[in-house]
Amino acid sequence: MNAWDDYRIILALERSGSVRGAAQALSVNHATVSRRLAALNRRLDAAVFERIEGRYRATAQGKPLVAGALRMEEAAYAAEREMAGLDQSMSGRLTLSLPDVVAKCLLMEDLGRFCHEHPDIELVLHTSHSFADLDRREADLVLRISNHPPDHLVGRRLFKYARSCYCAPHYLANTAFARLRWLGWPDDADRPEWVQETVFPDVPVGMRIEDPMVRHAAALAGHGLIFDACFVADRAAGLVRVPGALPILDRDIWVLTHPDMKAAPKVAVLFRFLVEAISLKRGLIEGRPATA
Amino acid sequence: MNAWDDYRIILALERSGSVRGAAQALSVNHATVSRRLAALNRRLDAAVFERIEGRYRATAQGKPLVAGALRMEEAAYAAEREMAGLDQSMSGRLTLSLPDVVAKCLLMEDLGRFCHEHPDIELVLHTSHSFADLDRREADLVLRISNHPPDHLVGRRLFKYARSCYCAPHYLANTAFARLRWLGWPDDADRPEWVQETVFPDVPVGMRIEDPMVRHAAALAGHGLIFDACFVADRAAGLVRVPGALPILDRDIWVLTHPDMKAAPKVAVLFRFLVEAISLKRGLIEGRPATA
DNA sequence: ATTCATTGGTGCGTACTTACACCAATGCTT
DNA sequence: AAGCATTGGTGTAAGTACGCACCAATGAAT
Repeated sequence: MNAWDDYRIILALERSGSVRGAAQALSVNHATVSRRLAALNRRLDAAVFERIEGRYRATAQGKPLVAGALRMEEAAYAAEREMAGLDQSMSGRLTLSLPDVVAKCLLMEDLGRFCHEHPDIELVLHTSHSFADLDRREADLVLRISNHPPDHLVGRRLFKYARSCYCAPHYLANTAFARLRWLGWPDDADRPEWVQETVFPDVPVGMRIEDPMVRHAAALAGHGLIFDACFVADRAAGLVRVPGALPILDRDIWVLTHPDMKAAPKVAVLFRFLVEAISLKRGLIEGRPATA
Repeated sequence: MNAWDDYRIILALERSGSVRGAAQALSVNHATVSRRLAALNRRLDAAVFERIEGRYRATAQGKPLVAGALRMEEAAYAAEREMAGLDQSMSGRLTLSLPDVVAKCLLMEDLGRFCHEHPDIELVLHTSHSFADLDRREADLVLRISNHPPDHLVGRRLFKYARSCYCAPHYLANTAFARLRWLGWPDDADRPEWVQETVFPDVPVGMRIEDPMVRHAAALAGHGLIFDACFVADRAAGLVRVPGALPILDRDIWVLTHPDMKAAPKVAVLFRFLVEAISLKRGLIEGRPATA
């Protein structure tokens, strides 16, 4: 009876190359994968995988099973997507994938209001750093910041968001020009490209911090200049824009969903909500003074 | 973990329209199907099936799942076929589907010899009346008697098999012409088409018997004329060909396999064996006297 | 060379799923 | 209209599969 689930094990083994990795992907114990693979080999009277250089690889006979499992997975994901797209209810789970900074510093109040307006919808925020895969139903909608048009997703490109140069209020006055430093990213060069576009193209990178929030905190503590999103820094107490620094329009803001799910009322209502909420904050996002 | 197996339940429910029918198709208890369907609905937070006029039908939301399950099934069958086609061994299970009469009266000794020559091959004879579906791996090879070319199977058309008119030795001498009767099929008319081609086109059908072996026994018992395969009746003690009755060539004999499995040595060797064994009996099958 | 981490396999107790009942409800046949 | 067959649902006991251990083996890092 558990014949088709074996294909999931085959797929997980092929992808991870180890019994323990496959078990993790399937959220089961590695003993389960080990035993079920053994049972599968016994049932098929042939080895599906062989261990080569410490890695599980499909045998010649196993390869068709892997290919079949891939097609089954595709069919299963498509089926679940299409089913979700036909859901006419305004209740249940609804997942939005978006950059954590956007969630925290730009849309937190709006998302709270959305939950209040739709109390039966269980909104789930997915703020993993990697983009959610809507094909695999990791999310119903994504708010993506990118200059590349999305593969096959549908939705709207809104406008570009702006970044500019910020620092703690007295950092510039208290620091000799030669000791000025940028707060950069771990893989930045001494004078990366983005520095060239700022008002301090000759200041080198000092501390390199991956996490945006930590980089932000470092700037607050007066440890350097930060090139940060205006919607974050302009509203942050304890940071001022460097005099003369203009907002630099960077990547586009996209609100996207999968074509299969566009028609679902739940998805559509959050889509419109996000577009409106973001559009209302266009001035802030593009780094224009709120008084203008 | 048993996520993909639910698609098997969906498919079985869609096809049979009842919980008990689906359970039978899956070889499980109907309570299992009932509970797993309930669990699935709970997990998806939506009904996949609804009962309309006493029959389970997929709901609007369920239809994509059924479509997905169909594609998954197709992928699973294709994967297993391709894997079986790569099997290089000369051992293990090998299934041949063929008409029971052919197995019993024509190839029984040959098939026994095949098993003797290949002791590690577990030959399985599949003599269901309906054609085995090679796509679904119900058999590795089929011996089919038909005038229609096979859909997408590959193999060889050999030659037509012959039928002629037989009866018990003294049936004709002991029966008045007006009381002669054909032994026919249940759905035969009084004077069906096939009677017209015989030497007794004006003799009506008497007893109507579905099973070929039983019809054969009825002829042996002197209950009528029988229009039977020459390879059956010519070798049967107790039946004689009606004087003047010629063999009538009927449908073609095909030996077929699935393209995916043609290359497997096990399949190829049985294929060649069958072609040779049948060809050696061409005279018998075409109803020509053995002395010619 | 030694230590350490990671791998896959196996015994064991538990928890879950299943089959076997029996049940009420519905539809078909007589 | 009444009897019968078939349907889907549920309680219970048995069987199976699972997770948690612990194990030896292998490879990586110091």
